[in-house]
Amino acid sequence: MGQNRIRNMEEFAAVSGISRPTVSKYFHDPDSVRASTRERIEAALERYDYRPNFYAVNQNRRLTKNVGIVVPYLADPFFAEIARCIETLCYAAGFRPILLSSHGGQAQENDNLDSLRSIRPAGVLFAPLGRGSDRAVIESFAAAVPTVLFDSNIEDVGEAFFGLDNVQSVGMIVEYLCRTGEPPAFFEMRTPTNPNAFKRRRAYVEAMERLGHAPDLVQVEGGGWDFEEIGYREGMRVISERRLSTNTVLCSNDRLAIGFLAAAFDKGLRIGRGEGHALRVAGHDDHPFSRFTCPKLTTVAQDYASIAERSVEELVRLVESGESRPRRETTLFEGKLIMRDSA
Amino acid sequence: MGQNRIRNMEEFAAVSGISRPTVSKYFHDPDSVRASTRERIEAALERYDYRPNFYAVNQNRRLTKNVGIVVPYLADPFFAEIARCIETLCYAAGFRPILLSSHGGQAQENDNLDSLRSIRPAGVLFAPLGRGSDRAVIESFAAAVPTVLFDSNIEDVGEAFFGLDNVQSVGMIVEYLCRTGEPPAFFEMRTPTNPNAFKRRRAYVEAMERLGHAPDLVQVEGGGWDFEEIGYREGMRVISERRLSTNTVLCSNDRLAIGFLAAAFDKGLRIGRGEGHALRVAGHDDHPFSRFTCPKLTTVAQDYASIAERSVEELVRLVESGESRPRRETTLFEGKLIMRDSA
DNA sequence: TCAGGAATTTGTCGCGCGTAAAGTTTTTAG
DNA sequence: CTAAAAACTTTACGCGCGACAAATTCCTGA
Repeated sequence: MGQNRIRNMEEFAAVSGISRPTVSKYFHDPDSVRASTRERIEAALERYDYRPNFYAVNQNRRLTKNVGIVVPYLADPFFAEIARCIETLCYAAGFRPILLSSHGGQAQENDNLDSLRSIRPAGVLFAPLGRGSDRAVIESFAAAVPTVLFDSNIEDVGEAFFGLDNVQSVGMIVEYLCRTGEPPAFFEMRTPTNPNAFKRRRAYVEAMERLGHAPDLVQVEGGGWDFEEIGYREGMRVISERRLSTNTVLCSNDRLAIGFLAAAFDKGLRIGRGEGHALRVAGHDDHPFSRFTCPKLTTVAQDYASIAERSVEELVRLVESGESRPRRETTLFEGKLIMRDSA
Repeated sequence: MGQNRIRNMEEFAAVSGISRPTVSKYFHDPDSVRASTRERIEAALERYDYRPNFYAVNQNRRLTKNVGIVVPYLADPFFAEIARCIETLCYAAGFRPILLSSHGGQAQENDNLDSLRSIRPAGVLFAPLGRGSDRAVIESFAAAVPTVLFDSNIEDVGEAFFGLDNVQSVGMIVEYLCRTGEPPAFFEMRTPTNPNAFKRRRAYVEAMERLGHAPDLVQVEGGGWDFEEIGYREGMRVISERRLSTNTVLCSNDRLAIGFLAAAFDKGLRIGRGEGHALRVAGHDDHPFSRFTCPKLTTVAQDYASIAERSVEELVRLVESGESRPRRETTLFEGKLIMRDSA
């Protein structure tokens, strides 16, 4: 049999009885060749498992079919989940996703962009570290590569942004908490590392003032991305030192809340609403694990699927039209209140 | 100034006053050129930020500097964490890691290997789906690309395997549970999707028999990778239907345990050891979140760091020596009992 | 100071494919 | 049935770099 391996497109074109340029055209877009030609190529493809050399292809293409996906911290299930959605969508759209995590550090984020640039991707879906990002680097990157930001916005960078409307979402849960009990204190890191923290802090303050309450920021120490650990350790401290002037705590994100819940449990505080409960605790993000805390965490759900979908859609449009938007578009999705048992 | 962009190595060699082949040699290994030459190149490098074209480099190199990392499900924090370790180590060893998740499916796993093959990586670190893998595909892949398996072993495939000694780890926690209270039932999925489940089931049965107890397998329904959900839903059912003939439950992995804990909480069962507790629950893996369950989960810790380190070490050795091992090596790491509050 | 080896330069080829132009065949429309 | 359009083939070039051989320059040590 013709079990002699095919070495390159030349040889494959020979055994399929089609010229090399046409075969090349086929691999670029199977629908661009006549049906009869397509069939002959695909017949050959079954007999000899040939695939164009990845490097040779991309060296010469004006534009590759690669898209980069950069998230700030992949070991955070929130980002893992949204990355999974985006990856799948890119794949379905005919692109090859390349997933990179910044591991929570600016150096790695810059490295990631650098790596991506040398790969000449068709476009990039980018969730920056936010406060921890190097704006100059990102700006210069976005100027060279079609970039769509998600999750964390950096003003005027990239072609578009898709993310949560923190003002709406935080406002909503603050309102809910005020309506159903004591106004919440806001539990957060003093110098937060996660992207949306400042927006949420501001949204909390505004919402409280609008409702006629004095904001109560409980700002704890700690850095890095071990939010549960910080929530637990500082939660223990806050409870011990009786720093809470209210029985309701809104955490800046679910991971802090998970840690705080663990601390409350250790301190023997019953969490929940209604009779016999000492404390209400709410979070933010609808983290994949917040359905399994004890008690289940009341929180605000981000619409993962929509954010992923619209981001990819926009990038694909951008890449395929070849032109950038006339005006940068910012799309904010509303959060959804997820009432569970903790508040 | 010479702000005119450098287009290729030729031009860069010109502005740095060094010949192109020597520049090429420098990029391949900076220490392979004379110090004075290195300095001149690096001086030029600061003035003109040139980088060799990724695709052109890899097209011609016998061996690329890319290594693939494939995990079964990246949205599982366990794999996210170990992937993070491995990524960092590869990076430090001078390789470019390419992280791929199989998203829990065989088709995606095969696709991933296919993608990797077309990238001609120097080597691959691969945690297969296990039972869900397509052995033929993986075998043929490992025959073509230096492959080190981790987490989940497939007999006789790849150059080496690094993972947990399930017999030891499960034996240890079974022994601990028996010594300190009633012998445990084993809570697991009837047809598990996660890789090490069968080994753990067998290890449990063996340990129980060795200790003179009748094994008690609580096998619940459910598929996919939503282990917490399954643990919760089936935990509710098991508790409601009083299917437990003991007050001690060992879960096949921490994620199931997290779900089970949530169910027990909902049912008003106090989890923990000693007076006033209705049930002891233990897990397995020391999942990143098991420190923050209520109560904190007693479990067996896998030595993430060592598994990652040794796997990468072995792959680097393999790649740099250019030869495959005379004999496939299987290295099992001992689990460590992590005593917390749940059992 | 000089030999000899190491480092470098020069020149040249090849990798596998994209791409373009010009000529040929096939298909489609009138 | 014919002419135009579409698809294909042939031919040829270029991408940016790795790899190699031969010639040259540099550095080391006695």
